This record gives sequence, structure tokens and C-alpha cells, in this order.
Amino acid sequence: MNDNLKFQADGVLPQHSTDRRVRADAQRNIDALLQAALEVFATSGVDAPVRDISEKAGVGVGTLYRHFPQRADLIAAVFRREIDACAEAARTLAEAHEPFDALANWMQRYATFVATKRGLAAVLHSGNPAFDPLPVYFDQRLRPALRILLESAVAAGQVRADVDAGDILAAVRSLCLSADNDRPDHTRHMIALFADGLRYGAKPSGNTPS
Amino acid sequence: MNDNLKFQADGVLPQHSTDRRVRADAQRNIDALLQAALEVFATSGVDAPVRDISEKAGVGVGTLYRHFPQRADLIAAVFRREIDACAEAARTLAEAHEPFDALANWMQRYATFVATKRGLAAVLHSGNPAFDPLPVYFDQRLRPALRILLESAVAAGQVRADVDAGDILAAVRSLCLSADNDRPDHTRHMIALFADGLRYGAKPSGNTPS
DNA sequence: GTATTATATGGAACATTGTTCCGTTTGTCA
DNA sequence: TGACAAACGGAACAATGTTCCATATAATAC
Repeated sequence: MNDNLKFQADGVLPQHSTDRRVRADAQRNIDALLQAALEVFATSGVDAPVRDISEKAGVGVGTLYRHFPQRADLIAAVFRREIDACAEAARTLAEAHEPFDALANWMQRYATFVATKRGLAAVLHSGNPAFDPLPVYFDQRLRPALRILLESAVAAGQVRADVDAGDILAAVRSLCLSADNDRPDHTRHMIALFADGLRYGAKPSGNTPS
Repeated sequence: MNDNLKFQADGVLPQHSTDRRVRADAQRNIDALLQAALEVFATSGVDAPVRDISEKAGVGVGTLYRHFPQRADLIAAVFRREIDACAEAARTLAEAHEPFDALANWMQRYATFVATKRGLAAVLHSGNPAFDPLPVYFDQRLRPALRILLESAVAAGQVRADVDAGDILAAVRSLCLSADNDRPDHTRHMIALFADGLRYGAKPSGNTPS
């Protein structure tokens, strides 16, 4: 959305971080690669050949490797990008809904991310050090986003005060992973139930209608 | 140990199950391959090249592929074999120790298996259908083995009666996976603590000294 | 013991895929 | 516009899973 730091997002990403500006065509290709990888991973899984990705992006493999020196770097970048999108969604939802609805919707959003990423678990357990920073990044990025939604709902008296953002992230994750992959409705329902649990015992405060 | 059904163990294994007897040299090579794979996986992880394994077993890759049509089949067979050994250990321990000690020792044995199998989690989450039957096999094989130890300890009044074999398997597994991989002593201690918890509130029965 | 035959073997050859290399192209800046 | 660093494409290389088949061998029949 904001154009001036398109892809450098966090300094955690690739290499050319220090001084040089990124050439325009390079930036375009990086974006195309991330988008193509997202789509290819969705259809063929994270084990898809790099050539499929570079082809879909309309780019040579050399270009892919220039920006993502290892295959794993591309995978990690795609996941980071999706996490960023998920964190960003918190802001959007907060503007569009009542505090509790925003929170509940965001939990579903996060659940969808976790559930659709077959191969995420395998990737994180693969032992490849390129993925080591991912879990930390996930937490650092998502927890503040969720905390805003949560505190807002608590302040509005719509959600009880004794729950922590980290707890919710972990709970949603394990609900997704333990659930039957083939019954998304069921999983959605479980998440919704859990979200409703957050309302129980909420302490109504003065400023918001019930 | 018993020689007449060396490797067919469970019918779940490879292909030539129906009528033909397995030729002696073939059986020898199968055993050598499984042993070699066990060792190679231990040192290089389950991602080790097949050629390393066939070489260590002193056979050609063709032979390996004759008995394990896919790389994944070999991995699965090795894991099954280790699970079998683990289940077998229950019997041995039961004969050599007091009921509770046998149980506690077996839990450590199982913990060691889980902890040393880096790559096991990744393999099970890989989505490769060749591994789908593994978790079921694990459970079917280990639960009865553990149940015998457990019931024996309960009957001797050394362990409380309100625990289930499946619970213990799950608990040990999660203690191993959540624990610091680099502190085996710590993990052993956690398991031992958990095992002691099983003694709490045991109902002494008439036939065994305390 | 020998002949016959189904079975097993070894390893070269093939296929797929991650990664590197380098001659060519292109954006940027003066 | 010219110079040049940066980026590009894709052929070539390397590692590794898998197949193929000419050869060797265990099992069986006589």
C-alpha cells in the first residue's frame, strides 16, 4: 500500500540493505517473484521447483537467485510477507468493525493463514537454519497487531481482561493444527467458539453500547 | 530374535507378501540396508542420499530400490523397525525389573527414541502419503506394549489406576518435543518427574512389597 | 551333481531440481 | 548522450532420486 518502502519492510529481508538504492526493474522483479511464489506454493506446495516460480514470474532463474540466494530465502520471504499482510489486516478490521467483531474476524483470518499453509509445519521443523528466525518474526509481528485489537475490545467492555495476545495466537494455531484439515467449517466453528469464550465475564465499561 | 519371520514382522512392510519365499541373499541385503540406513540417518539425518546408504550396506542402489521402491519406503521401514524395537523393549524390561521401574525405564527408552529422531517431525508433516500410516502404526504398536507395563504396575499397587497408556505416550512425546534439544539430562529429569507423578495416590494392593 | 529358471544384483544411465557463471542488456546519473 | 554499475537470462554444472538391463545367483527339479 505505501509505496516508498515497498519491500524492505523490515530490514530482516535480503541483503542489499546498506546504501545503494534498488533499481526499478529489480524491485519489479522482486515483487513479481514473491507474487508468483505465493501462487505456486498455494497450488503445488512449498516443494515446487524454482523454475516453476521464475517462469510464472516471467524471469530467469538467475534473477531469482540474485534476490534470493537460496530457495529457502524465497520461502521465508513469502511467509514473512503473508504474516505482514495478516498483521496489516488487523488495522483494516479495526477500522471496519466493532471491537469484538474485529477481534473475532482477525482470529479467523489468522486461522486461515495457518490452515492453508500446508508445508509450513514441515518447513519450520526442517532444521534448515534459514527458517530459524521465522517463528520469532511471526510472534514479533503478530502479537502487537493482535494486542491492539484485544485491548480495544477489553476497553470497550466486550472481552474479559485476563487473556494475553500470545495465548490467543497459540490457541488458534493449535486449534488449526489439531483439527481435521478437511473440515474448514468445523475449524471455523471451533475458533468462533473460542472467540465467544473471550466474551464470557467481560467487565462492561462506560463508553460503548452493548 | 526369532528367526523364522525375520523381517516380514507385520505384513505392513514391503510388497512380496503374498506367496513367494524371500531368497536368502535378498533377506540378508534387506537387513543390511535397514541397519545401514539406521546408522546413516543417525549421523546425517533422514535427508542423507540413498547412495550413502547403499554404499554403507555394501549393495548397489538397484538392490536398494528393489526392496524399497521409494526412498520414503526405506525411511518408513526404519522407523517401523525402531518402533518395533521399542515395543520389544517393554517385554525385556518387564522381565528384568519391578513393575514401576520397568515402566519408568520404558518411558525413558521411548523418550530417547523420540528425542534422537530429528527429522521425524518434519517427515511426518511432510505431506508425503508414504508416511501416512506411520502414526497409526506407532500407536497400535506402542500402546499395547505400554499397557502391559502400566497394568502390571497398577496391579502391584505401585502406580495409580486413573491413567491411560495413550496419555502417557502423548505426554512423553510432548515433553521431548517442547524440551531443549541440547539438554538431554533436563529432559530425562522431566520424564522422571512425570513418572513419579504416576505413583502418587497409588492404591496398594495385597501381593507386592512396597 | 547338474541343468533350469525365477529372482536378485550392481551400477551406468536418466530425470529432476537446486545453484553457479558469465556474456548481454538496461536503468541511472552526470 | 555516454559511461558504467547493476541486473538479467538461461546455459551449464552438481547433487540426488529413480529406472533399466545385462549379468550373477539361489532355489528347485531331475
